Amino acid sequence: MKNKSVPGGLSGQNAGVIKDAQKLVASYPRVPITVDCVIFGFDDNELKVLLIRSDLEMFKDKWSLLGDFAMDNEELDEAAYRVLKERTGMDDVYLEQVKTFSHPMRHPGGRVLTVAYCSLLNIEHHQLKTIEHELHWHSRQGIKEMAFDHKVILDECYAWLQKRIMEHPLGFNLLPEKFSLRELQNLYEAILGIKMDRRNFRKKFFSMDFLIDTGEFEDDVPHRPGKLYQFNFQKYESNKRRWTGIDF
Amino acid sequence: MKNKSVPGGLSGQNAGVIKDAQKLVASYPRVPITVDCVIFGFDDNELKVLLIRSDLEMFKDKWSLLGDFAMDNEELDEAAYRVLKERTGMDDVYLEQVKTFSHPMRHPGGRVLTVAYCSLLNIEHHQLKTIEHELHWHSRQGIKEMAFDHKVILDECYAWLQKRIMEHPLGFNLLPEKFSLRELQNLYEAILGIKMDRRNFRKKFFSMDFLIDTGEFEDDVPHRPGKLYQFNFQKYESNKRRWTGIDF
DNA sequence: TTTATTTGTGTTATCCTTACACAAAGGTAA
DNA sequence: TTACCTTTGTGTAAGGATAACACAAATAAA
Repeated sequence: MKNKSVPGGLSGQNAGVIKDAQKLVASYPRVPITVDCVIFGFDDNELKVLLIRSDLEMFKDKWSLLGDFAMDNEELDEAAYRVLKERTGMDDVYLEQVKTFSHPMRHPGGRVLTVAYCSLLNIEHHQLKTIEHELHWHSRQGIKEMAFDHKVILDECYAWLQKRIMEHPLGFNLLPEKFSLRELQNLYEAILGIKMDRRNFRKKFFSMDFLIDTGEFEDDVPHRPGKLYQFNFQKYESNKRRWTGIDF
Repeated sequence: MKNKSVPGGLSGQNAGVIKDAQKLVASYPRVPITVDCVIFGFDDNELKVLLIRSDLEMFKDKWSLLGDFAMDNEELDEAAYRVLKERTGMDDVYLEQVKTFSHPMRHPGGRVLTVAYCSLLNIEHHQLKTIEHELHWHSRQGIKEMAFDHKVILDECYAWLQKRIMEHPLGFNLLPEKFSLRELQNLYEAILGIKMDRRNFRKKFFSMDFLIDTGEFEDDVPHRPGKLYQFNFQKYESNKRRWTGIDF
């Protein structure tokens, strides 16, 4: 079962030492690599995901994540940013690697390894070219079947987001620059799937000290308008609270 | 300003549909893939990492993580378990995928993508074959330089462990089956790099309800012996506490 | 038998979380 | 213009978790 049988590898000896790294690497099996981006947006008080129709005929009735293969000498983070840029035109989005999926049968054309990225963007900031591949926002809740193993990937990224949004203020990436506290709470409630107490929610966010009061107010609401805030990313970065306590 | 999401079905054209999935995949660039395991152990009140001497001549003075390339049609989790089994003889260890590293220059022999796995094992359970490649436990704190980008990988896995151990009782995988509360606290203190209050630590762990009192006591300690406990993994799994509250 | 070391235990003060109600602002409809 | 509806903005009290802290009992070693 073992590939290398190198007797005695002690520092003084040369037995089994490999001189030609290129040759070594050339002997490895090679696998096609893709990145798949799970692009979340928030609109109409719902968490949305950006999907396209699959290229493949066998998946022609299914929706698919935005992906592409990694080019030669392209780091995967770069590849993910490239996909985002190509599809949405945006390059200032939040992006993070989530997990690598490697089931040998996950792609019908043979083994393809994919690295899933999660990205968050503000829907209002961009008009999609929806004609190409029928690029559309879908309500996360409504998505049932997808091409490949993309439903599994989506679900893992959603779970990742739920967790991450409680530890870091990622949610702000999904909101417009200026937002009301109600919008912020709606976002949290939509992502976590729970209701929260309005007063305690406010208290919590004000006690962290990175909401900037813009002095402006909501417009076009059929009730008392709320104040608009901005998120102070810098202040958050410098003040990150050290956390203690065991959580299980 | 609202982007509409589409309901379930696909409408529209067939342009650009690909029929031959195999041909599509064959056209992708291919990359050699490895898994690298960061194997943590706990001994002598220190967090240890299992390392070998690199195969490559250019790294002959450096230590390296335990890795191997992924075989054809082998899922990466499998590959990681295989590496563990081959190197330590164990197959009942804790193992989790942490992150994928893809910098094009990370391997001197050309592009190699690696998926890092973190694994935790109880040092006492296994006698290593230390001759082969000078397999040895190293104190995490003492490790400075490593082959490839393995120091970066190690540091990321350590950060991952620090975080994970606060959210899930992974630490128990590093301890012998029966352990004293002092040993448990030493483990936490070593991994987190902090001192904890002994009484509060006890209170915390007793209040979670999954320490089984074995009725046995420590032996061969030059002071009052402590009780020995076992961890009830099943009880933990069924009682996982639902967590609330925003943490940043 | 004395000494040194470590175990095992409880209380209080502080902080954080939760639950909960009412007046003021603005829009809408009569 | 007024009455009504909806949503904003605010404080407090109870309960639970965390953090700080000291002393008696058990054992081995001297």
